[in-house]
Amino acid sequence: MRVSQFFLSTSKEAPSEAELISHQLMLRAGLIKRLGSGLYTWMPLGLRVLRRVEAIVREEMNRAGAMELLMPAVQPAELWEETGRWAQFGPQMLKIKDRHQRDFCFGPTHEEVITDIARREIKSYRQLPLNFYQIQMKFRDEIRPRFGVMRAREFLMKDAYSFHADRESLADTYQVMYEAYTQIFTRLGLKFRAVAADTGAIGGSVSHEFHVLADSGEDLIAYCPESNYAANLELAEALGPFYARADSSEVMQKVATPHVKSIDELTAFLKIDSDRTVKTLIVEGETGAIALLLRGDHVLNEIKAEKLPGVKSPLTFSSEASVLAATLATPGSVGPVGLNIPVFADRTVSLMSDFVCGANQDGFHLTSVNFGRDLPEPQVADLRNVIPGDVSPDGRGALALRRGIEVGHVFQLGTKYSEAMNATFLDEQGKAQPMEMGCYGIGVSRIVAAAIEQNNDDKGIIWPPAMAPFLLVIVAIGYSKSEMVKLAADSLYAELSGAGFDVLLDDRDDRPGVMFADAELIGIPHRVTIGERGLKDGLIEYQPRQGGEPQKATLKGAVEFLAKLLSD
RNA sequence: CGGGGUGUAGCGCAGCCCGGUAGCGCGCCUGCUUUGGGAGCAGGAUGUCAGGAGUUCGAAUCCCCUCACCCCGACCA
Repeated sequence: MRVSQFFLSTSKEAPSEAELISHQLMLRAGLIKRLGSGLYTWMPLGLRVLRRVEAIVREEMNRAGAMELLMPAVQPAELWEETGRWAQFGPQMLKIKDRHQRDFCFGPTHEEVITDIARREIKSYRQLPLNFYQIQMKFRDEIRPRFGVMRAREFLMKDAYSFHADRESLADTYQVMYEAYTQIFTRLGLKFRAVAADTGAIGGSVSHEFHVLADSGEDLIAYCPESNYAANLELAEALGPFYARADSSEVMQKVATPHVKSIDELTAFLKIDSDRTVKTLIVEGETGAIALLLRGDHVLNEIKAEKLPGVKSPLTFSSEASVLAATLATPGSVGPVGLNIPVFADRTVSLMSDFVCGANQDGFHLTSVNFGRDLPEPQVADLRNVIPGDVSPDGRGALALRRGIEVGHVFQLGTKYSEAMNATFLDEQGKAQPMEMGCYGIGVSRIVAAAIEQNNDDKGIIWPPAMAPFLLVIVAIGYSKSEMVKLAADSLYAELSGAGFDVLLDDRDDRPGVMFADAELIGIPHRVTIGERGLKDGLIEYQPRQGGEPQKATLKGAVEFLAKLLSD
């Protein structure tokens, strides 16, 4: 491709709307243009990148035995009503009506459609297992779209769905997909990590997320450097301490703590450490309020709390009025002593003694509180987020935390959808059985942003070669002024293009600095410069985008020299 | 949906407090010079000042309403 015939639209300054470096660079490099909130046009340069990611995903999915199909983006409401998700999915689903006032949605995911295909097409265990996938635009009406294509409302997703006669077959395919994903992200040149995950709204049992590691990521990953353990913070199990509870040494006392509301204020007022305190959170249960006890410096894990028996889903914190009704105190002075609502204590709390907590009387706290003596032994549960230094759930070291960008997610769904939609097959005994299902997603457009987040410098993007829009840029200095330059650049371009490499020839009459800056901003991995200065001695100059000194090469040997570099 | 902020030329911004009829940088167009790191000189084009309604002799500026977008919290690839 020649720059004179392509459409580059780079700029020195990024629009002020962009916060994240990848978003800024995508706009500055002219990869995308914003149309509305969470809606982006992929410009020619950006589309080349997107297509390269897509191609690798497609190759690996095919290699793993999945078959590509393409389902409609617009889906009838009836299907969603079968699984109950028409109502359950909520406002995140973009609902639309056709001219007959019939309800449709713009597909946020495709379990319903594929399960409909499966129940119509699959009759016998002999046809199983099957794995279908598509690469398609999804629409989710995000509460807050942000970070450009990282969290857009319309985004490109690869979604695969597998069908099985039994759980073993599902587990096999799940493993195959897990390995395919590992292969995809490795080929893309990304630093990533697979982590155990919560199954969330999609449902199912076993699940892993694939995260590109980046400090700007929205997710927290807990992992153990000494073992293979890695889990989303939502799921990571917080083990209790291994020591026994210490004997109490003091008598419980009520102390006046005027105007103290938060743990910070409490520790400052009493001059104690926050790990001596217990905070009491009141949430809505199915039959009234429920109290959750956490050590003062720990953070509630809402996913875990939601799974407690009797707790309402989604997790809802009680209003000030219902807290007052349940505890006789307002938030900030609530404590577990004397409460007659269900109490769940985090594992850590259950082993504390002589702790400080609210007195259920505004302006007062209790000190030297002990379970068994001052209040009944509570029900114990894992309620909190892990923190760095916690013991790894596999018992082999301490946990650390890192941020990640979720780019892939694999689930074992089980029979949730096949049962709801009556997708059955006949087994060897001629008996109808619901199909076991798996589903496997990759955020194709998000990968582009995540890759930039991980690979950039002050000059711009540094594409991993596998996803670069062009592998090599030829910067021709004085292309239209110098016959010598034109000849050399044209022939090098023709030969390398002919050999199948994606080469960009910068044949503009701009100053060298402009062309160099553009080449760097758009992140082309390899660059050669052709100018009269070097050609006089029969030389051209090669420079990698990252980590390498410029080096001279002869024009004669240039094709061979470059072809070797580009093939690596 | 709650909390905060911003809307002025394609992009980045000033002007607003203290009303007097719109400006800077980049980009764009023309010409000449320049050509190995975002050129120089000269000339030029581009604005319903987000929209609407008000106050006023006069509104980008003050008041009210609406809209859009961005940032912080609950969703997810």
